[in-house]
Amino acid sequence: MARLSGVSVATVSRVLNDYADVSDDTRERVLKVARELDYTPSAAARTLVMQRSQIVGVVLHTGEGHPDLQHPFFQEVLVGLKHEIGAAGYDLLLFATENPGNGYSEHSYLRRARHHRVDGLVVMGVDAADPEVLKLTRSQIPCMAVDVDLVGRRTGHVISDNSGGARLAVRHLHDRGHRKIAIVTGMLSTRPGVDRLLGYRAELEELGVPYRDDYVQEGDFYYESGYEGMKRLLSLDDPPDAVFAAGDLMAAGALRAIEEGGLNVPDDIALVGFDDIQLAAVLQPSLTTIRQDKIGLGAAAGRALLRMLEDADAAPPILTLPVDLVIRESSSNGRSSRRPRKDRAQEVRGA
Amino acid sequence: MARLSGVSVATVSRVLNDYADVSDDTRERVLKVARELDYTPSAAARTLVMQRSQIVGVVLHTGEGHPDLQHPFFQEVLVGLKHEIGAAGYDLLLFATENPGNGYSEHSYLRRARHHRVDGLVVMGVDAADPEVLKLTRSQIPCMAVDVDLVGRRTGHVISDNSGGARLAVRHLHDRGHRKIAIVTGMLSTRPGVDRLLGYRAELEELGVPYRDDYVQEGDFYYESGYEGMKRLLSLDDPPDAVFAAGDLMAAGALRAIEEGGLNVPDDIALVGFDDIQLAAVLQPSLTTIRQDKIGLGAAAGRALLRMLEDADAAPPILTLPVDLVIRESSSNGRSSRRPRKDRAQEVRGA
DNA sequence: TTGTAAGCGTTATCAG
DNA sequence: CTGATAACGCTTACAA
Repeated sequence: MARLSGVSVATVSRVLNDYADVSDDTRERVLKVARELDYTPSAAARTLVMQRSQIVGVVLHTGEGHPDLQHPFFQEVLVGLKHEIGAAGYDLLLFATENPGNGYSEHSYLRRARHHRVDGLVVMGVDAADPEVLKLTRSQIPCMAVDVDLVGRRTGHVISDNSGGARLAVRHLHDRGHRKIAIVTGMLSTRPGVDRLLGYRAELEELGVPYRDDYVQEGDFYYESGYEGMKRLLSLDDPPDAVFAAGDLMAAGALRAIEEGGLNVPDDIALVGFDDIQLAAVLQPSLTTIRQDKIGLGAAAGRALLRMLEDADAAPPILTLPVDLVIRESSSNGRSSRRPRKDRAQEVRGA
Repeated sequence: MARLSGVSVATVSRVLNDYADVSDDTRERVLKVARELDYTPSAAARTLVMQRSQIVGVVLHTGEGHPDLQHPFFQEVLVGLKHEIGAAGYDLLLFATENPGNGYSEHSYLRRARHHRVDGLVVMGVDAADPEVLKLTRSQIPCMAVDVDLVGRRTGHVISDNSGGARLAVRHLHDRGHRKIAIVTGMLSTRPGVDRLLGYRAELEELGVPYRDDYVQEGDFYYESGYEGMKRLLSLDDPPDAVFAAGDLMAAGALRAIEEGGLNVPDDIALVGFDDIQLAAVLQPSLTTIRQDKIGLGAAAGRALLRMLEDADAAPPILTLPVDLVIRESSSNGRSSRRPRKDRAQEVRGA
């Protein structure tokens, strides 16, 4: 150990922790040896005595069914989070094992958190109704959820302005002259799913456009459900001339359904998505969508958590991040359409 | 502590670690109390005494320039890794902080690893030439790289069969009757970038198709470079009738360039990508591509690492995972094209 | 079968 | 300014 360099362990500790009461002389000496040995203190020992780990736990439920981590969303959230808390000297622990410590009992986020003595927690992709999640929100551990509306004495959350975004989308379509505006919703068991539907309804009402039950198709945020939902919309007696898909993946599915039906986007049916995943810009026609600031969500969660860590009395915040309307080709009334898609559509139908 | 339940700390330890020499009676008693207290042993204390942490470190370079984590690739690798090592009772530590312990000196992956006493390391998105990475491969810590060809006494890597995949792509285009096959390469500073180019050349040679310098456009794996590269190819006196883009994102860019040029995919120019990211299936026309088993890469890295952890003499493996050709619309000679794209293209050109 | 005690690498308290 | 020394919560000989 570095303490084999002339001084006591206590002094080494003092030097490495930048305490004032060390002579410049010894300080230099210790630092020199430390550098030569490429020495680093043991996080474990420190955690043990300090009762804090400088580690933030991350719960990222990766279910088998719809592997949530596969959703392009969380990746970016993680980047923002990592950047923010990394700058403050924290590392991220991604809970992976199902039986932390020794598996003498069932899976438990809370127990895992205590096992590693994480200072705080960020959770995403979990089901708000999961009893294990509830145990977490009732615990003492500072906790920030992303995209799930968890609350508790020490837990808050960050979420995008989903209903506001939906309203933006609907208003945009209305501005473009559309009046028959349908929606393919996300999973209605999730907060974003519900809020986007609510925003859709609220904006229709404000615009004085009558709400129609048959214009609401329930999806699950994934491609296939967008495709199916759109098929159903197309088979209506009075199909819509605009569709708000509550997720870009579903919008992509809807797009395919529309084109398979021999119709054209945006000329026959305008389309707006939600999220602005990479896909949106690259699709043809490129997708008008509501951009979520995914990195911002992660960063906000990180900042909020840091604040709670340094001030035990800080109230856990509930943050809503603004979203932006990103106008691309799928809603642009042929204005920026580079090719005469309308002609093609007519021709196809005539064939 | 659970030890306030009648027995000594040693006995508690014995019970929780499933030692044989404990009477059924006391074992029951201890377990009962542990469950009641929702007790979990301290990872820090254990790490300290055992000199192992049951933690695998993850180095995921998230540069500012091209935020690599943003590449849809690593997310899935992480899922595979997490699943594999989680099942073996390990958790993942995502290195985030730039100054672990106390920042008395520069950033160093190795030091961070020792700081947390991680049992092994998985690295991705790093530059193989980075001196810090070299320090890692020269160290004693078991290490598996993903998609970078690192080697060392205790470090190996997992990588897809990039050259084989490129050959598959070229052969497929050749089978379809194409002879003027161009390539937009990835970054030639990376192993996958180079190998895909090498595979392209090797297969051309084997097929007896002469290699042409002007059919090689250097890209960087991202959309824009695919677009630019394709523009250059289109401006050639004798443009290609097929293009292998060494990444799906670049293929998407190429697709846009082709359609902007009034040409049609696949009828005028066939297109094959690489990676099979989510985008590929959703693009219109959907993209023929070489599928990498991203989850498999993560899982293989995890398994290999676990083996190295349990057997200190195990040689660090160098694994090459097979890839698949996924045939979709972008190379299908109109066969499965759902719409008369050819007509449209002609019409546009005539306009 | 169980308890006692040493030691893992730190920080913090208290003398000197 | 610096050095002993007692925790921190565990595992593991060694005793009993």
